[in-house]
Amino acid sequence: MKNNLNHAYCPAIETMALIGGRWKVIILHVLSKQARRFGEINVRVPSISRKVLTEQLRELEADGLISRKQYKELPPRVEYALTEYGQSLCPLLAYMAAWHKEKV
Amino acid sequence: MKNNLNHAYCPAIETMALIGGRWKVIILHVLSKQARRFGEINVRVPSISRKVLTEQLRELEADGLISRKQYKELPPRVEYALTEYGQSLCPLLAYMAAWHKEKV
DNA sequence: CGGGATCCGGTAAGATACTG
DNA sequence: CAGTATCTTACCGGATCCCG
Repeated sequence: MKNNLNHAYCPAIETMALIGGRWKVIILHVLSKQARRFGEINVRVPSISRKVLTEQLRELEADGLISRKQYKELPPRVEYALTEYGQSLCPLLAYMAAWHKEKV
Repeated sequence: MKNNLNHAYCPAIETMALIGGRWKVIILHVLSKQARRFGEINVRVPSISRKVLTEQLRELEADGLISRKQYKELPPRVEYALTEYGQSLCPLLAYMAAWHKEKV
């Protein structure tokens, strides 16, 4: 997400760039409880395709919010977990949840 | 009671549904300072087209976050402002901004 | 099992012209 | 000034097949 906000610089948009993806908040929510394998995330995020899940996970990893640990086994096993950086987002997600709960 | 094992309900995504639009956070940020006319918002969000700005404003209005006040003048004048509901989002936006600032 | 590669359709977004 | 209308383009996401 590019933002050449010469007139109105909005720092919150930087955060949105990290978590604004279509599925990212719910993925982070799933991983906030515990580390999960690819298939486990797939099951817990309804109606997301494997392709899109892969893309979102890659982006989250590139942004340093989650880590990917691959075990050289057969069948393959991959575990995703929040990094410390990603964990620091949890209060923000809780804030968002609380805001919605209070206001609706 | 629904069995939650197979999908994770994440209340934060309800909030994301309101502010997750491509330009919504910036628009809210602009309006958080003061009420603005259409053209003023357009100038402060440089790379947005009038069409898309219109769409985003309509959605924000439909969600009750902003109000639209039209003056029957020539030339026409329309002012957008945060509703009380929209203003209640400001601490969340500040939180998001603070998180990014601290973590980068 | 956890992807990658490819194709394909729907839709969001951009460009432009027009209007009350 | 504050939008519409229309067309075009870009991108997202789904479906399918394949691989280590």
